[in-house]
Amino acid sequence: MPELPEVETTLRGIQPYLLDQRISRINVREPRLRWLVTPETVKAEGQLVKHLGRRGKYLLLGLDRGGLLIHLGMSGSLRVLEEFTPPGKHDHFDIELENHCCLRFNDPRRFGALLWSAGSIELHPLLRNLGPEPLSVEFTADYLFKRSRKRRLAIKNFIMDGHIVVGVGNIYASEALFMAGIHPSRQAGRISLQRYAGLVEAIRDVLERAIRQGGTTLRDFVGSNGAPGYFAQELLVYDRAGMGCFQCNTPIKKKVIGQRSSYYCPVCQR
DNA sequence: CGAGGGACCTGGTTGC
DNA sequence: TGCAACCAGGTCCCTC
Repeated sequence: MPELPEVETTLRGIQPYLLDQRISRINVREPRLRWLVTPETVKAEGQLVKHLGRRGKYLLLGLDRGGLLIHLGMSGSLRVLEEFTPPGKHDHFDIELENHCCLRFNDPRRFGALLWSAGSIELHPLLRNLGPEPLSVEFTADYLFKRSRKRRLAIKNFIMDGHIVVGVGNIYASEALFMAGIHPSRQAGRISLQRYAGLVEAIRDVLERAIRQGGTTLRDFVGSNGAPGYFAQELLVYDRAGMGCFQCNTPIKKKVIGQRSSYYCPVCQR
């Protein structure tokens, strides 16, 4: 579920309940996530949440001293509970606040993460070598063009590499490449500056639209209903194998690239 | 250095 | 109906 738009929507949803609130307790029921949740995490208890942010698909909680980093992995989600609710299956940890709200993390596949950082959370080693945010001014055609020279890997793998640009997941990689008319298997180093300009625009556009959508379908982070889904997307190629291309009606193809399913129109994308 | 593949997990769907 | 195989929105890390 969580691609960048969903993480951004999660951030906006939980922010009002956490900002400037004090953490009373962190209750870890299942520490075996992507990385073991260490006992050090209790150091966050008693601290004020001074800042919330996002870097790629990582959620950042800046505290008085140190901070917490949360990743939703493939199947994670967060929601805010305003009153006591018994934990269900895969509810791996709670961040309880003095305002009696509780941020609850659910993740069936346990690819998510909760990491403590003694220093400033923005300086966490996992964030150090990440590429620019796709919605920032640093993400330009020039940048992609320069980074891609001599690179022979498929463009789809290139834009999904977080060291190149963060937050472009499997769904939106397919979507953006369709919008830009670029075949997902094309070598990154064999794409012109001009075509990269179209790709940058497509990535921005699809992510911005999805954030707007996420804002409507993921609005409710509070309450017992929880578990928001975001399926109201209008996807142009993703998961549409065999169905007609919206531009030329040719059947959409599915191909595994870099061990991930990729969808494209063999006519519109070159 | 770049490229490729395995690893970490559970659960839903598909096919025999 | 039962069960195995396969697939799923991420990304780190090891090997070649």
